[in-house]
Amino acid sequence: MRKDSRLSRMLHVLIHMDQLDAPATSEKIAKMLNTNPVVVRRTMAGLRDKGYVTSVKGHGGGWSLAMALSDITLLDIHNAMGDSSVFTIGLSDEHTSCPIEIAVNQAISDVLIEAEALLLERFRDVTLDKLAVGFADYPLNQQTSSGE
Amino acid sequence: MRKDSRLSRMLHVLIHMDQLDAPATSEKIAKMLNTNPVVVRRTMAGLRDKGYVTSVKGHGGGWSLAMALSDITLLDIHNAMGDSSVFTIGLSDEHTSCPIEIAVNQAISDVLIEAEALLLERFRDVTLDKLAVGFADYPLNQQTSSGE
DNA sequence: TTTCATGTAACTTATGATGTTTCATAAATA
DNA sequence: TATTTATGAAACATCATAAGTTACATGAAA
Ligand code: FES
Ligand code: FES
Repeated sequence: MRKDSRLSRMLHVLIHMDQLDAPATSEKIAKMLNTNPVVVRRTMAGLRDKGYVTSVKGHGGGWSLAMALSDITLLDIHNAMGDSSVFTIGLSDEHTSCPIEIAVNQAISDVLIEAEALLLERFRDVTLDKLAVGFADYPLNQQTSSGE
Repeated sequence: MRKDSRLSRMLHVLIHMDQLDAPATSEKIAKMLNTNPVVVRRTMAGLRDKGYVTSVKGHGGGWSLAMALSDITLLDIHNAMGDSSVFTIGLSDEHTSCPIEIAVNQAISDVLIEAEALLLERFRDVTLDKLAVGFADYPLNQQTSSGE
């Protein structure tokens, strides 16, 4: 089942951005993530809409952090990615009036809801500055010829 | 992100099977799930490998429960589906030596592991007979012309 | 006015689950 | 023994959708 690594990638980007004095362009970020500038814009747009980053057009433009890392949590970024459920597990809906299907789905759903609640609670407890401690001077976009 | 409803579907099937006296054919189950007999065989094969169901070829053959519903848990069936992680969230691996990526992935991973542990624990607490109580006489493969 | 950047829409590609076809194998039945 | 009915398994096709790409408009700085 396909994985969504946007959360991981965006956290990584945001923390590196905190160490820069100039805005990071979509192209620069795209190279860092080994992807495409338009994909970066699409994903960063969600963060901008929530106020975590700002974007500036034109010469010298690009993306900048809009607040301190200590004011942003994993949950904030997770939520900004939109995109509903964190689980690959879904419910059947072939016989929505069958009491067995209903009972089965209810049981699964109960567990998913509880597990997701725990996950979100933990995400809320982690601010991004906690992930950056001790690495203040590590370079953004450390490209290696070996492809790292 | 795509959902995997095999767990829900198989639980539904198993509980209905418990109410039958004869084996259920792949074709019958496929109709119930609005899918293809080969898909059913593929999924049921995982359950057979773990000993929860048996399959019999030829005339009068098909699939049967190999043990009581009270001896099977949601976790058992979940595990029999194989297929690793329950989360749509993945980790980045573009810069595996970057301490920030490492710290980010570690933080996410810690949370996922804890949430998954809770989920598996809850799945282990639910035996299938608990989901069937009170519905003993509900018919398998209740086909409706309206498509239900 | 040229260059550099984001914004956005439309389109293409890649991936993986799901579905399908086909044939081999095995068991009951006539 | 021949026929019917079932699973087993491999090979292939389809579908959904996330990711990637192209193209062009917009806006800001030099
Ligand atoms: S990106 Fe964190 S270092 Fe290359
Ligand atoms: S299947 Fe549970 S009833 Fe049609």
